[in-house]
Amino acid sequence: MQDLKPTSQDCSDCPIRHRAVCARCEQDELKLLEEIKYYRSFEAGQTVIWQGDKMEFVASVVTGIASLTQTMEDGRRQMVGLLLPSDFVGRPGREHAAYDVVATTNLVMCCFRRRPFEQLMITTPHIAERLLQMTLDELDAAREWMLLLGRKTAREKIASLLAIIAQRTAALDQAVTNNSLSFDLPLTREAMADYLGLTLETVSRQISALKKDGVIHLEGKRAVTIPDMNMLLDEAGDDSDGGMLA
Amino acid sequence: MQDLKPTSQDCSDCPIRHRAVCARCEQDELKLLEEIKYYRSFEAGQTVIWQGDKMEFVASVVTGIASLTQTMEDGRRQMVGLLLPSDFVGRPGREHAAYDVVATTNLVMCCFRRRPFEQLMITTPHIAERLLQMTLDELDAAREWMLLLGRKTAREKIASLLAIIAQRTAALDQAVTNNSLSFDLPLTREAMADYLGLTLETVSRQISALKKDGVIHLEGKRAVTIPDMNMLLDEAGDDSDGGMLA
DNA sequence: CGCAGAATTGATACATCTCAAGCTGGGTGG
DNA sequence: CCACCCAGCTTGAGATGTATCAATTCTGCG
Repeated sequence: MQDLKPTSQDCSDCPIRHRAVCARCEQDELKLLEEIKYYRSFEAGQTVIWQGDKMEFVASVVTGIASLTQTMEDGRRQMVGLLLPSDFVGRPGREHAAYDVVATTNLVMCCFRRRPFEQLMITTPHIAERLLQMTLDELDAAREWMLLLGRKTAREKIASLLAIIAQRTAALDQAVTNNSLSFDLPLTREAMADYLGLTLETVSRQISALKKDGVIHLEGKRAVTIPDMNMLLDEAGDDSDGGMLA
Repeated sequence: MQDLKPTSQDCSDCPIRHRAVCARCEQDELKLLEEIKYYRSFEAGQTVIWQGDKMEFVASVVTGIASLTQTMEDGRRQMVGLLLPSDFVGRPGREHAAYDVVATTNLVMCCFRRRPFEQLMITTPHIAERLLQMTLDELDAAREWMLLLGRKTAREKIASLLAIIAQRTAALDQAVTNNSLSFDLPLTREAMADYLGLTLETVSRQISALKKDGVIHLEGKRAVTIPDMNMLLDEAGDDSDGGMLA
């Protein structure tokens, strides 16, 4: 419920302009979206939406990272999505949220009131088209994750997660030097555990092991350097191409 | 590559007419689809498409069951989708198959040549709309499965799978008597293992255990009766509503 | 009949979880 | 400015669920 430093009201210089659900819209279509949009900010750790809540809006992540998690009655938790800038939150036509949405870092979202957005989807094919494409991509990512959850070892899971974060953040900010690359882990050990279907102790142990084996370097708890991306991908157990789908 | 007893050429008396990707189409739109469609049949065990194959078509499952599986270099396999009648196979805009598609029972598919289908999607919003809806449903199902793979015990996994098959088949053919219900398992123990991220031995043991505990009855290896659906759902660890999304 | 694929069952190994004890670093109040 | 504090993290020792390896037993079928 934190509030908002409206980053920019103007879609044309929005950082996710060309990747988000609005990516294919023309100027006049953006105008319509601007009329129903508003920004919201959240601090790391805040819950954006609770499972079962009424959904008043759908949204795009502008900056920061959010996570989608499911919880069982006895408290077991599984993260089912990691939302990076440009990713879409919410399902048109759905009244109630199916998952918890939590800000894992400070977060800015570009929200659209749900009803008007659903209306726009009908009159503006470019939005529905892009949403279909993004949903298909997410489905692929979810299936990739099913392989990880069902069949990979703890070490492979950690390596896979690091590889994905490395690649997705590298695609945004360019922190690539020679061919090693660095980034800050945006997740706590516990969040990583929830994502990977492990306990936080196992996550910690495997990170230590990868560090000892020289696959990664750590500066403090969060700053990661990957000296050799291929070595990391090897550890991840993916096909040589890194399993990239995008 | 088996061939075809074209079940029916006429969409209007197709068994999946109201649930498949064509569900929202009008008569004239169906006409356009009929021009680019053809049926193909496969025997249980046959591979419909290999991962990496060129995709010449997209398709709907008409009768039977197909599975989507991923395989790692060393042979570990994970099923990432179970395709029942009306489910859609293939991704518009994608050249090459991302997963193996295998007929787990005898199978009839209604195929559309990919290029013309992609064209139709642009001119016929009803198709794209329905496909978006179906893809969102699949994404929800995939996320439900992520919870299962990441956090459920072997026993819960088996119970969940049985519950899903029971509910989805009950939705098609009505084999409900009083409030117990019966069906034939369409999967081998190995296929179940691939779906659940277990070994086939563990699957076998847990099925035996559920049988011993009276949660299910078995007639031979494949015919299952569920005396009390609520008991099964309890064992599955889902929320009381059974986690139904459809 | 006898074979082959599928399933069950048993014994053991091992990866990961669980429980428990310390560590570490950044922020805060005395 | 220092000492303390606490969330986040690491490490250890032991328990446990599932995998692995191996031997039978089913079941349908040529």
